[in-house]
Amino acid sequence: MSQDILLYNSLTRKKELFQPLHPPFIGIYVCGPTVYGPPHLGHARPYVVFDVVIRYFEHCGFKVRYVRNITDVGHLEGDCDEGEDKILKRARMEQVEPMEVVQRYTREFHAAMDSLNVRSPSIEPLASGHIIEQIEMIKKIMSAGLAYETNGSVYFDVPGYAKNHSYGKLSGRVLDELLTYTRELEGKEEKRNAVDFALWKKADQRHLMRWPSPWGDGFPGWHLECSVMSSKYLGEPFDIHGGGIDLQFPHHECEIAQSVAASGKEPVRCWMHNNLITINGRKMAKSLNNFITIEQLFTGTHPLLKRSYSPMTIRFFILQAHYRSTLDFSNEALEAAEKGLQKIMASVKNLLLLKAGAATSSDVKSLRKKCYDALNDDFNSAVVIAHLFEAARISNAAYAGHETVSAEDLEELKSVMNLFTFDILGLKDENFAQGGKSVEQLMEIIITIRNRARKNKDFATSDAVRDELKKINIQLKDEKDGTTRWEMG
RNA sequence: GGUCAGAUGGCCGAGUGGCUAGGCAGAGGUCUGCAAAACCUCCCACAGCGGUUCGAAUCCGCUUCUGACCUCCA
Repeated sequence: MSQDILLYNSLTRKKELFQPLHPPFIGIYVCGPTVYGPPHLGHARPYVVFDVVIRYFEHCGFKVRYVRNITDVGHLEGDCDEGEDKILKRARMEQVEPMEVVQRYTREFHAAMDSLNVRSPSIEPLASGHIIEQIEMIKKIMSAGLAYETNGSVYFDVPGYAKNHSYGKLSGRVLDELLTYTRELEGKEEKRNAVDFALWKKADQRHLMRWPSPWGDGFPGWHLECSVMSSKYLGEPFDIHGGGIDLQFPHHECEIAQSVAASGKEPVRCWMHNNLITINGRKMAKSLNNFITIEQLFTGTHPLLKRSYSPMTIRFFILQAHYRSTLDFSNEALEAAEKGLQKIMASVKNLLLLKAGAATSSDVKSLRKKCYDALNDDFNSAVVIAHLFEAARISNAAYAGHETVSAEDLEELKSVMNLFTFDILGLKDENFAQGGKSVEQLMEIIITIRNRARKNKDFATSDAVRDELKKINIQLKDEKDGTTRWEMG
């Protein structure tokens, strides 16, 4: 199933035909979370987006190696010597070991990803497990003459690198402007230039997360782990590097510089950056303290939440926007997503009950191609969903008797719905999952009794049954033919 | 201050030169004992001002506003 996929490359600022370096294999690296706090809505976006990217690549027949790291070494809070390791800070706050913080939030992150139906990456490397490789990379950069040591810390020489290479090409920075406007921070005396960045930081005596190195005890710099782990598992260069747009500078720019300095090779063919989730017009971020955790969304326990929202509502909400647009959080938007998702799920069930007619009265045949076209155009999941709504409309209209669908087209409709809704967009029917066999049998009994009451015009009883069930999230639907269907949710 | 993105109907959100995006909300109708759901119909927007063009939400210029990045961040 080969497709011509256009991908927007941040490096060239245009859409390019995606061609893997070594077909049918694809190597993709996505920046993972720093595990120093509970995962929030902002984290959900890149991982949901890239989950769909990978599902689609695999559907198209590619063999994907997907690497997504866990940052667990703790980077400095500020760009200065007095900066405190953020994992360490959290650990002190909670009176626990740093490793405990790391493991707890890693587990929370995994649980959140599972609930959102985000599949695990092929490899999930830890920064702390690659200290030796990071030290080796620093040595290479030093022998290339592009890093220097000061007081047990090692810094990357950005102006030196920029003499022969383009520093800023990914993010559109101009070095001279950076040199003029980069904020002056305390502790800069160790650096030759404000734009230089740390490859290795000396650990002071209180610092618990520390490793021995040729320059003394310390810990690796902020950008190094991604360069090291991506090249280790995917080679150099590899196909796609993804992450949030807020990482484009300086993080990804520095990754390029490090790799080029160490190996002389351009590390990445295509850079993909997802845009951010905003709340009241501002980006949702830990640093702005305006985030809603994924757990809070599921339970509705946050002052800004009117109620709880299910995991698939969150996933659908994210996929209803194109990944390069900002996506604004609001209760109204989430409620709309929930309704829309329910509509699609209900139509999938209708499809199973639908009887084929002689001919098809709507355009079913073009749906599949339209969905492929949308995905091939830089993963436009929003447009795919619009087409799924059209499929839902046809399905429901046929169920209501307003349209007919031939046997062949009915199979096509089912196939398209299943493929794009479940396999590629990775949505799940949450309601269906809740009812077991015995629940179905119980419902059958309840419905039979209620219908007996309705037959006797005992509507007080029949309505009471329906209302009570509604309270525990079970919806009864009386059909024209006298049967009653039920749904959870 | 610099760089880069945006500004789409009540809300969310696609769309880069001509053809209905879509969803949610709202109005009317069909169906129903009543509901819910569903279906049908309606609501036809593109920040402002110029320009290019037979034709612009879409291209160009200016203005206003917003955001991201320039410090950790998905």
